[in-house]
This record gives sequence, structure tokens and C-alpha cells, in this order.
Amino acid sequence: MNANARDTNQGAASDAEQRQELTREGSSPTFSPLYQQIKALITQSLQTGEWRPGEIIPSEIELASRFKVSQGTVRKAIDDLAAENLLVRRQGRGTFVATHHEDLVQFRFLRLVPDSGEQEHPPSRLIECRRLRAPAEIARQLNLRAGDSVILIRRALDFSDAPTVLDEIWLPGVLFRGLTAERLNDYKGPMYGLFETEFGTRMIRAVEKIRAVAADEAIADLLKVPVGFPLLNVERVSYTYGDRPVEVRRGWYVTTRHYYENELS
Amino acid sequence: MNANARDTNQGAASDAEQRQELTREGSSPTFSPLYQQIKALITQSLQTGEWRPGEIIPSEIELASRFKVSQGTVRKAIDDLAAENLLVRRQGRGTFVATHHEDLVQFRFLRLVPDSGEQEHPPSRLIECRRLRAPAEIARQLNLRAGDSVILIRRALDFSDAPTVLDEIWLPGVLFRGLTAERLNDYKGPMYGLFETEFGTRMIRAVEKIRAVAADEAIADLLKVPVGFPLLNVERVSYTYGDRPVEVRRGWYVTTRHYYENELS
DNA sequence: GAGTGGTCTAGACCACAGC
DNA sequence: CTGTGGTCTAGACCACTCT
Repeated sequence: MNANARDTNQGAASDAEQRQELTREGSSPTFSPLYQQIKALITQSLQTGEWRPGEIIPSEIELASRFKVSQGTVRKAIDDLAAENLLVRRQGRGTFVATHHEDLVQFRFLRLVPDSGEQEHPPSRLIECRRLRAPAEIARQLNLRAGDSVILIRRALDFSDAPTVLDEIWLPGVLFRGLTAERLNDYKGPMYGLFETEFGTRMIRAVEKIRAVAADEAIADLLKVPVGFPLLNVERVSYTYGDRPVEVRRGWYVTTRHYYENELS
Repeated sequence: MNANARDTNQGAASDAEQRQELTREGSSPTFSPLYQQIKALITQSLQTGEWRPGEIIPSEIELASRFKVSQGTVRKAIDDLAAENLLVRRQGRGTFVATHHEDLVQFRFLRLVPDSGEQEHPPSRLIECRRLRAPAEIARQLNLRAGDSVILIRRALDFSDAPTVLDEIWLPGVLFRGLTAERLNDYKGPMYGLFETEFGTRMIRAVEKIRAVAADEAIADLLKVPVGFPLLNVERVSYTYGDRPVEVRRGWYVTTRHYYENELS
């Protein structure tokens, strides 16, 4: 439904368009529930930036009248989007666009936990940040052409002053034009917060492939462990709206005083 | 609410009891929504075995009249339980109790994936199965007293004929009375299926702590890798109804041709 | 008190599976 | 055709937050 290129139009005018696209029940072949269509419309407004991370979105009643459906249908759409962590409901206050400027969200994407004690925000130490042509493997994972411009960031995370994580972060050059070492160093807060606020790219979900590997010389040196030391190797691909891959991240974790936590449910 | 010891009573008689326990809205302090109370009642029926894994549960309309609430309220309760993977909805057929005798469920608990190709069901090779007194650490994790009877199972999983996983599985002796090497060997199907069918203990969720470690001599021998080889070490605690821990599992994975897959969302 | 999300109800109709 | 879950509506009332 409604795969038009709507770009940046928003407000009452575009709502009228949207309304006309809605197909009610009863059109049996290729049937799509109303609330799914509402979900798509809301997602579009998130994607185009009509409502930005951290901001409040219109109330259920307002959205219901805008889309010409009942409040219950809007409610179901929002429930789904909240379950997908795109929106956050706050009783008595309203519904907000999820943002990476929040502890809970950050720890969804940083699963390394100290053996004893609570989660912490390890300081990030930048090693390098430069543009280059995408190697074939990275290009494939980011859905780019080999040779397209990409940005490579290398950094270390120091938990309790001990280097614990080494990250190699690959980003599409086009989306992150203007990202420099200074911008990274000056920014206070989580990197995904920077990406969402300064570059309009929000990471929604990610898939990680985890292995145990032996430290090679370069990595051992940076992590201050012996060559051959067992490390957790985490390869992450992150996706934004529409399941478009926008980050490849390769991490090496020292797991002597930390562990990677995962819940199966 | 309703923390009575109901044990095995079921049917119309117990429903009457249940009904009387329900508190409607408006009792402001310690307010609990009706659908939460319905959730708890349904969970009880799962726990006591009124409806067993794989079986169909009564229709929404039937449950609504049994609990004297509207169908919508039952629906919300079931929606929640389905989201928690305790129930499975099948349109046009009914709602069923989730079971481990299903591929999809099994792969929720086995996250090791071959580099190329689809998920497979690796054959399990039993190494030993014996009863002993719980070491302090295991007792703590299983909420037992040190010295209580526990069962220790050790086994290997052979992916494509190469030993890939070594597991050390600790279970409370009381719950798994009668579990022997023969029972394990004779049983066709997933181990959690055996546990749920033969011992009435259903694993609902689990938490894993993952590290990279070097293979010691004993493990290296069994996995046919050199001593010191980097392995994924996975420590799992599994929980049944009421978040009671009922299994500790320590695994060592060879990740040269497989990886542990995890989705962050 | 006003506004928001959260709960609960009753009823209508649709899509799907199985007889 | 019947019964199941799935969608949608309209309306009432409650709990929470902020002014």
C-alpha cells in the first residue's frame, strides 16, 4: 500500500492524500488490516522527520481523526510500534518517538556487562576516523557498490580504565557526510545518539554474529592482552527504517571481567 | 491475587473460586487490571497441567464466559501470553499451548548457526549422566541448598559430523527423578521436549552469559581442537513458570564454521 | 480540572480452517 | 456451514501527569 514518493510533505495536506489511500476491510485479495496501514503511515512520519526522536507525537484521538479511523485502531498501531521500540508510551503524558539518548535504549545495543556491579557507560577513545573506498565484503553488507565511499571509525572502550572493547565501525559515506574525528570527539553522549541527532539516521535493530577468536598482534597490543588471547568477536549489522543496513561493526571484546548477556525468550 | 494452593482441581468448580477472587476496576490502591488477573489464571491452568503443551485451550468466547469477563479482556490476556511464547494463536483453528516439539521453538534456544546453509538438528552424543550432590555454585543458581541432589548430564553435539558443542547440564534431582542415560538415549527429539513431556517441566525463558575462553586439555580432547583454542563459553540459566530456575547449562562452542546469532531489537 | 494513555465492554463483520 | 481467531467501532470509565 501507498508506496508513493511522498518525500517531505506533511501536515493537513498530506493527510488528505493518505486518507484516500486507505482501503477498508472486505477487499479480500491482498487484504491488509487498517491498523497495519496506519502503522505504515506513522512510520513514514517518523522516517521523514515530521516527528523527531524524543519528541511527542499527536494524541491517539488526534491521530484517529486525522486518519479517519477509530481510536482503537490507532491504539493497536501504536501498540505494535511501541513493541518494536519505535515509540514509547508514557501514561498521562503522551506517546514519544524513541531515542538513543536514553540509558535503557543504549544498553539494548551494548550487551557487555561487568561481572559484578551494574551497567556502566564506558568512555570511548577514538583511534582513527577516515574515509575510504568500500572493500567488497563491507559493500555487500551495506548494500553499496564496491568502491563506494565509506567511513571507517576505530575506537576503544575503557571499562574501569582497562581497555575492553575494540570496535571497527563502517558507515556509508553518503549518509554520514561531514562526520569527522572532531565531531566524534566533541560529542557528549552515545554514538547512536550522534548519528540520530546530527545525521538523521536512526538505528532500529541489529543482528550480531558472535565467535571466539585468538587475538592477533595488532589487536592484542591495543587491548593489552597476550597474542593468542581468546576474545569475543562480534560482527554487527544495524538497520534503519525499511530494514536498510546502515552500519557494519566489528568488535573484539575482552571477557575476563565482563560477559555478553543475552536473554532467550 | 489468588495465591491459593489449588493443585490439581479444575473444571467448573475451581472456576467459581477463581471468579470470586477477581477484583474489578475502581479499587484504586494496589490496582491490577482484569486482564492481568486473567493472565494469571490462565498461567495457573498451564502450570497445573489442565492444558498441556501442544493441546488446544478453550476458545476466547468460552474463557470469557468462564471468567465472567468480555471476550476483549480474554483476548488481551491471550495476546500477552502469546507474546511471551506461552501460547500460540492459529487463526481459524484455535489457541494452543506452546511446546518444545517444534522447530521454531527449538531454534529460539539453540543459537549456533552454520556459516553457510540453514539451521540443522545436530545429533546429540551422550557422554555421561549421573546424580550427585550440588556444588555450592550450582545450588545457588538453582535456588537449592548445597548438597541437594542434582543431575549432571554431559553431552556433545556433532554438526556435520564434527564435534562442535560440549554441554554440561545441571538439573534439580527432585524435579527430574527417574532421568537416566537410557531415557536420554532412547528419546527421539529435543531434550527440552523430553523434559516437558516426561517430567512436566517446561523451559520458558533463559539468560545466557557469553565469554571467550581457551580450551583446557579435557575439553580440547573432546572437541578435537588444540589446547588453548578459543571457544565460546555459554552459561545458561533456564526458568520455568513463576521464574523458577530449573536448569544450569554450561556450553563450549567451536566457532570456526558456526556462529552464535543474536538479534538486538 | 483538563488531557493523556489504559482498561473494559458489547456488538458487528471478516478471514481462515475444517467438516 | 460452523467455529475459530482477527479487525474495527463507539462509548464509558479509570489512572496518571501536569498546570
